[in-house]
Amino acid sequence: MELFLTAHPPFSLPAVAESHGWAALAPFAWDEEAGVLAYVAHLDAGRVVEMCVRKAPDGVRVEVDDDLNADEEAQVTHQATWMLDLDHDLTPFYALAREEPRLAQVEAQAKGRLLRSPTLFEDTVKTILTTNTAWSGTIRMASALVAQFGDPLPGDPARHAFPRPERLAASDEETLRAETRLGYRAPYVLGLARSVASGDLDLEAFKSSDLPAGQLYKELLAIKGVGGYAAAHLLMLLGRYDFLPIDSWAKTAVSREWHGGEPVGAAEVEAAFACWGEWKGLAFWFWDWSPWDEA
DNA sequence: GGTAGACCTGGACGC
DNA sequence: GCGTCCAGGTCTACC
Repeated sequence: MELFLTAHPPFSLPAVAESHGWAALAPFAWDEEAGVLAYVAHLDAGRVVEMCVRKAPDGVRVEVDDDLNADEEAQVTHQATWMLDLDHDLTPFYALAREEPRLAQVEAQAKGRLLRSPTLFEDTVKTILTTNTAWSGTIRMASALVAQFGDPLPGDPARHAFPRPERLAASDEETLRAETRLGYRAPYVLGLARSVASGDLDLEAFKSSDLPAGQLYKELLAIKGVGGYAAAHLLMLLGRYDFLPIDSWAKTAVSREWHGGEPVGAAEVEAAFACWGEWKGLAFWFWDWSPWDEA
């Protein structure tokens, strides 16, 4: 079956899919040439389906590989809307971006939305998998987690959904390390899964929280394995841009842009984007660093 | 509050 | 093919 979902303009499916690396992490698959974003999704009743998202005149067309009842249709609509951030109005950010040459193209290119997973649990696990490793390692670990612990897609059992917290919680550190090569991250992912599965940690409530960004940041930092970079990245996925995800690349980029290549720390990265206030995360993320690529 | 060292893996490199 | 070194954030212990 198929659903048509409208997006707050401007909207570009490729801009969302390529907003950061998430589309390369299982169970996402992004076919750039065909313009199709696929995702193997869990529905509440435990059913696993594949969504294929394509552009449509006012938003997207979502194809699901099977019939859905009314409740499941609502779930797919809700998941796709969240994942693609369809409802987000970025008008205030675009108004500021027009005044900055390095951000002048974001509105025309409909940049600003960040692709996210249906659950904050999945995004938190994936964010932990981005830390202290190369991107190839993140892809490998996410693929292994999905393949080893995710429920299979009925029509194509070689593909799997992202593991549910309960499934990971029932595992143990030794198995996780052996089967997914998470290394020292295994106890972090296991602890997170157990906290969520037991109900001790309601990560999904963060999506609609009215708490100030600073308080949410502190709560994310309380998760073992989530430090300053990861918490800021997760806040960005929650639509809060008050903190910068400062990693080694960010320091290098700011060093080249404003400090003549001299080594800089987190303070210099913060200072470079402080003037963007509540939009600093987006300004940093979509800043046009391309002049340095050509150098 | 700031800092040093450990954590773990895969890739690059030299032999 | 093997061994060594390095990069990448976070945690813990210590000052």
